[in-house]
Amino acid sequence: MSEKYVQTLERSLDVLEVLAQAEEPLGVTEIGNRISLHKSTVHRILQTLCHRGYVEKKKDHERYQLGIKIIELGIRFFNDLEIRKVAAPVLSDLVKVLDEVAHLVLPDEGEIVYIDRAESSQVVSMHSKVGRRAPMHCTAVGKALLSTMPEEEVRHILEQKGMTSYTPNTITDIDTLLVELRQIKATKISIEKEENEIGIICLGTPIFDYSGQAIGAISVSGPASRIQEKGITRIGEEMKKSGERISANLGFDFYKRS
Amino acid sequence: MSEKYVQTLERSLDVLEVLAQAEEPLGVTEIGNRISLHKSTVHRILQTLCHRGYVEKKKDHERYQLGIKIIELGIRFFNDLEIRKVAAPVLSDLVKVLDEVAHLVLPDEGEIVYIDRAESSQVVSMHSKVGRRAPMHCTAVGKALLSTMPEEEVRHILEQKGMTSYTPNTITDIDTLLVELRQIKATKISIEKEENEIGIICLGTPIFDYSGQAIGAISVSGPASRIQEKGITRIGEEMKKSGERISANLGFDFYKRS
DNA sequence: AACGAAGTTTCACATATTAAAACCGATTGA
DNA sequence: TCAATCGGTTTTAATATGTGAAACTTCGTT
Repeated sequence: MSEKYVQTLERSLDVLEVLAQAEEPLGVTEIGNRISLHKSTVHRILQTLCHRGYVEKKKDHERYQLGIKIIELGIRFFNDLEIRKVAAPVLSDLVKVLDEVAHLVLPDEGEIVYIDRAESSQVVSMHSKVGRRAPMHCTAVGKALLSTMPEEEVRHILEQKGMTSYTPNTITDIDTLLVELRQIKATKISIEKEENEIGIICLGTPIFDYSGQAIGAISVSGPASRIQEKGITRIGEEMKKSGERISANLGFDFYKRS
Repeated sequence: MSEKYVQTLERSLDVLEVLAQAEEPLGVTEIGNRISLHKSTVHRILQTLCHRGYVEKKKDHERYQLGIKIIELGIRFFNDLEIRKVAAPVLSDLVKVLDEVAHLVLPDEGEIVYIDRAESSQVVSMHSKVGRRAPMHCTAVGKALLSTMPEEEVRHILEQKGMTSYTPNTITDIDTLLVELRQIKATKISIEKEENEIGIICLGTPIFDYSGQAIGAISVSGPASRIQEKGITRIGEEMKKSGERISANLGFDFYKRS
C-alpha cells in the first residue's frame, strides 16, 4: 500500500525549490547532494521539468535554472489575486503621500509572504522582499495579522515557529507580545521598531475581506530616523486609512463591524 | 523500458496547468476529466501539492486552486530576472514621456511571453497580459524578435506555429512577413496595426544582451486613434531609444556592433 | 428516505521509477 | 599526449511505487 503523498512529485518539488533558492544555476550532482537523491534520478526529473519549460539548461550546457514557465504560472496567479488588484492603486497613492516603501503581505502557515510592493519615485529597488517569507513575531505586518487571531491560535503559531531573535529589540516573550497584540487589535496599527532589522522601522495594519476575516496586511517602512522625523502617528494614520480603503473595496462592512 | 520523462511528474504538471488556466477553483473530478486521469490519481497528486503549498483547498471545501507557494517561486524568479530589473526603470520613464502602456516580453519556444508592464498614471489595469503567451507573427514584439533571427529559423517557427488570423489585418503569408522583417531589422522598429486586436496599435523594438543576442523586446501600445495622434514616428523613436538604453545596460556594445 | 454526485480511502497488481553501474566527454595535470 | 578526474547522460534489472477499480463517505436533492 502506498504513502499518503506521491513520492516522485515531492522529490520533483524539492528539485524546483532547491533551484529557486539557489539564485544561480546548479548542476545535476550538486542538486542531488543538496536533496540527497541519486544523480540519475535528479537527471530524469530535470529532463522532464526542462521538457515542460519549468527549468532551463543554461547554454553553458552544464547547469540548470528555473524556466520561464514558472513565471507564467506564478505571475498569472499574482495578477488574478483579488486583494492584490484592489491594494495596488491604494498602496501607490499611499506611497505618493508618504514617500516610503509600502508592502502587501499575505499570511501562510504561520508566516507572512511579501506579495507586492509600491515604492517611492526612483529609489533603486535593492533586493526586493517580494516573494520572500518572514516570521510574524518580528514584523509589523505579522503582528497586525496576529492581532486578529484568537490567543490560542497565536500561541500555537509562536510555539511552533519559535520567536527567533534578530536584533536586540526582537520580542522573544510570548506574553509580552500578547499584551502588545491586544493594543494593536484596538488601534489597528502595529509598530515594529528595529525588531527585525537594525535601522528600519515598520508600521502595519490588517486587511479584512467581506467576511470580516483578516486576509492580509499592508505596511510602510523606512530608515528609523526618517520615519521618526515624518512622524509615526501621521504615518500610522495614513496607512490605516489606506488599509480601510482596501478592506472596504473587498466588501468589508465597517458599519456593521467596526 | 521506461519513458524518457517521469510520468508522474508530467501528470502533476498537467494538474497545475489546468488549475492555472481555470481562473476559478476546480474539483477533483473536473480536473480528472480535463486531463483524462482517474480521479483517485488526481486526488493523490492534489494532496501532495496541497501539502507543499502549491495548491490550496478553498474553505468551501470542495475545490482546489493554486496556492501561495507558486507565487513564491514565480515572483522570486521574476525579481531576479536581470533583464527585468534593467528594463523596469527605463520602461517607467518611457511611459512617463508617452503616457501609453509599455511591455517587456521574452521569447520562448517560438512564442512571446509578457513579463512586465509599465503603465501610465491611473489607468485601471484591466486584465493584464503579464504572464500570458502570444504568437510572434501578429505582435509588434514578436516581429521585433523575429527580425533578429535567420530566415530559416523564422520559417521554421511560422510553419510550426502557423499564422493564425486574428483580425483582417493579420499577416498570414510568410513571404509578406519576411519582407517586413527585413525592414524591421534595419530600423529596429516594428509596427503592428490592429493585426492582433482591432483598435490597438503596437510598436516594438528588440533588446540585445552583451553577446549581441536578442533576448527580449519592449513595446508601446494603445488605441489606434490616440497612437496615430501622438505620432507613430515619435513614439517609435522614443521607444527605440529606451530599448537601446536597456541593451546598453545589459552590456550590448553599440560601438562594436551597430 | 433513497438517490446521485463528488470527494476520499483501500488494496492488489503491474508499471513506472529507481539506483547502480557503465558510458561519455571535457578539463586538468603530469 | 595520455591518464585521471569529475560531471552529465544512458542503460538496465529489481522492486518499490503509483495506479485505477471499487468500496466508502458526505452532502445535497428529489
